[in-house]
Amino acid sequence: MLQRQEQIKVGINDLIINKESQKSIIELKYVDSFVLLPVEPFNFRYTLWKPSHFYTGLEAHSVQYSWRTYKLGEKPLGTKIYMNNNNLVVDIFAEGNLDAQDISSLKNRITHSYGLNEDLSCLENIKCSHNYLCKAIEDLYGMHISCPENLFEISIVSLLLQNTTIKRTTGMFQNLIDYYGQLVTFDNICLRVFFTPLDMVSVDEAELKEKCRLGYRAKFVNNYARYFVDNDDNSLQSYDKETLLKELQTIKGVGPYTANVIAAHSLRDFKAIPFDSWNRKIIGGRLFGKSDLEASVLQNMMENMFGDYAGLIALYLIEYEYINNPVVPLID
DNA sequence: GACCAGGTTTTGC
DNA sequence: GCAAAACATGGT
Repeated sequence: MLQRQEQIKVGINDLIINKESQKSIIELKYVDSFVLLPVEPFNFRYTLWKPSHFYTGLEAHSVQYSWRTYKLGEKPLGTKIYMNNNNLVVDIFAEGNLDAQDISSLKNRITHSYGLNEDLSCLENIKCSHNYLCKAIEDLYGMHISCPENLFEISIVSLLLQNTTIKRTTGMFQNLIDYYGQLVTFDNICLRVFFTPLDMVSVDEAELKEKCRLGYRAKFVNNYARYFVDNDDNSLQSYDKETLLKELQTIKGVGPYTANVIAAHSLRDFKAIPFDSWNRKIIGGRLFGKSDLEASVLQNMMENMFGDYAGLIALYLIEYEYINNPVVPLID
């Protein structure tokens, strides 16, 4: 693990930063609010906060509130999100004023990130032969897929998950975002902001290895950055899902797993399951009592049982696994 | 030291 | 084409 300078905790969320970074914290000011109406059933808490998600420093959650940063073009933004009756309220924090188009793209991004327009009442019709699964669906009922990351960001997250431990994934992520991302503070919260493809396109591979400890992944970061500088999310929207996933796998470092992470999270495909050594154990173990089933075997079993909702069911099982022991607990 | 981690690319039949 | 090896790094 990289040795660090003196570290301090900032914000009521206790973000850990290097002391020398403190001077570069960007203060975001409240600029506006808007309200979105999620389709019912909508479980606010388990949609925006996932008990199984590893620490990023991009978001913080309490029982009532969720704070999150976004990169809108090159502008860093902060959001504070909470429920008011059936409305999802979004307070926006930024460096300066935002124009109508900024607000509109943020609305779209949040709506998409949390699937506010998706109807999950289909969960009631799932044939629940497994008692454990019934409990998972009941206790997490209305939980949507969450993916506030854009295509570049989710690809980077997935790259860092490949063939290593979560401990090291978290370490690599913190190193990367520490060197190449931003630090912001708003509403007494301090958070990190993702770097953009442009930030990474000319970063030296040796630097990524030596400073960020990325290992063999270092050479892939440039590939990802180059691709997403040339192809922003809007231009990729013209592809249908199958074509896009094939297209993304032409990027060196994006294989079937990463493509499936993108499908299941960013493209919000209820059927896709990004099988890895971790969730194979959980899904195989909980549903079939076998923790060492091959991904292809599990895929077939899940599709036979749950059809187009196989991925959604996988999500419920995975999050339920951590419900009483979350990787990153809620703050007070 | 060997082996494994929330995979992917390269190599060698 | 397909299986096996190689890939960086850190922990056990």
